[in-house]
Amino acid sequence: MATQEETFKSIVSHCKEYGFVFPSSEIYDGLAAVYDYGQNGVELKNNIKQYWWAAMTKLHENIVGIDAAIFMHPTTWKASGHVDAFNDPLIDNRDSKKRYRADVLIEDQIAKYDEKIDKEVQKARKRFGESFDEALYRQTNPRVVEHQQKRDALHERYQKAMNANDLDELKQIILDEGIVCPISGTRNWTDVRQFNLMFSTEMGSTAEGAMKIYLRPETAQGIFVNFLNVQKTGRMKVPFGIAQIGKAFRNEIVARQFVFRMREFEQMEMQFFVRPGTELEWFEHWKQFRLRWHKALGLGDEKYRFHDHDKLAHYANAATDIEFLMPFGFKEVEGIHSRTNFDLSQHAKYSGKKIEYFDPELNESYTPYVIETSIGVDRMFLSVMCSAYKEEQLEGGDSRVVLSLPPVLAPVKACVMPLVKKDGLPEKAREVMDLLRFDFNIQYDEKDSIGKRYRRQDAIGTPFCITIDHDTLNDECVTVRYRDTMKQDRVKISELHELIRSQVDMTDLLRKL
RNA sequence: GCGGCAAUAGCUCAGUUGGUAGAGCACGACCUUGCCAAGGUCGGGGUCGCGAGUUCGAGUCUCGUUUGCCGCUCCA
Repeated sequence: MATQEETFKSIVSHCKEYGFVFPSSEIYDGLAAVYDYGQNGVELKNNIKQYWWAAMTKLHENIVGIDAAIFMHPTTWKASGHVDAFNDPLIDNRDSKKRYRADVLIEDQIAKYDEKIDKEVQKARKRFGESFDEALYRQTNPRVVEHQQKRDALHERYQKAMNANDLDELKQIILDEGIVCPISGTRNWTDVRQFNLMFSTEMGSTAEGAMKIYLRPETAQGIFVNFLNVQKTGRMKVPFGIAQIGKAFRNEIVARQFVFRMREFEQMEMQFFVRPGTELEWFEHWKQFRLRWHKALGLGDEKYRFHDHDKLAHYANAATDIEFLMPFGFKEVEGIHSRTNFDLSQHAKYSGKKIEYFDPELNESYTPYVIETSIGVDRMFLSVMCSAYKEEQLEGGDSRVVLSLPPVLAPVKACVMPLVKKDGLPEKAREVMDLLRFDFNIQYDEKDSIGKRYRRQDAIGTPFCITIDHDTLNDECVTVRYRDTMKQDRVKISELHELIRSQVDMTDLLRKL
């Protein structure tokens, strides 16, 4: 039995071998954590996106889409908090090989002084009982005062260093305070280095006139800055949503696990604007809807779970992940966040524009609260591939690799093949193909034995194989062979279109939502 | 970014104490067979990740570098 790790490796090689995912710029040895989608991968990915877009916009008359640019005005990222939050000063301990955020180490040290002070205060309270005057004690006790002075001095020095972005000073603070690595217990530290998770580039062709701009680290801000545009031109009434699919970029320190964590990735995001005070109801609503969307694909209900966040981001008042069971454990595929009015307020503040909504029912203006659903297309792709990939043992000692993709997502819907490439069968096969090719993605294959051709289609997840034999020329019937069961049916050519449509059309899936 | 391991044909791998690359599968053409991957004949394809060094000579030794994998660190 293959281990999960081996299975995952097999999936990665399968993706490459069958044209789903290639390493980027492979002829130049590749580019770390960047991947290209191949001829089959792009079809699968497009189908995923189509399913999402239809479920969000077609099914909801109060959700519309946009497609914002990747480049945005630099102030966007100051307002959103990314310029600050995406910059981490990191330091390594040479002995334990552990990496820490330098600011966190120092903040922990500050907290330690507080702990010492609290301890002294508690001891004193025990000693003096009822008559204990804590405020006075804090001001006068020499030990407490000393701790407080050290604490305040450290805090001030730390703030100054952080504001000036003085990395050498941060290291010096760590050395001066004698901060040790919790693992190794040593003070053998590297220099502090700045890691910026946002990619930057220059806009403007001359060096002097160039402006530093960022590649967006999330698509959400393109929606927030367009809030008024869409609301006014679309005559949208709260509650309403704006959906977007697009690329985002993060300079991850470590990007790994294939397409799970990439430096360039694609997001499908929907920001839903609601009345303040109703956001938690809507949060719950979207949690349930988004989980239904995933489960409707039939990859297996037991492979999903919610993971509620204990520690919330600076903008959120509730957050959960939808996790999927990958070969390497339950992993986040989608995030659902209650972002409060943080983003719209910040953009109002930084732009100086009023970003509010006049609610005719309440007869008042407010800044809407936001529920965000944000799903990684590439992660979704990976979860589909991982659940579809199967190595099957067949009767007679044979084995096959089959991708049991949901038919609506399969890159190729059917393959038409003449049993032999003579006696007019190829010509008949082309005729059958022409009946289907305008509505479905169809392949044609006449090379090698029929069994081999079936296996090739299994490997890319084609749900139907249609074989033209000598009888077809007389009875206008073909053999339909099903991917998952390998069973065969004799079907009239005139009924093929409806047979395929009934399995690969998205309508039924959408109705279930 | 740190540490460990690895890098030979599209894929999986072989290559003996250093003497100028092989196999199977895959791929192409033709013949044959014809409903679940393995018939025959012929053929295309690699300078051994890249760069230096040692040597008369390096896929094989040394150093550097790149990329990948695993572990750590980070992850709205």
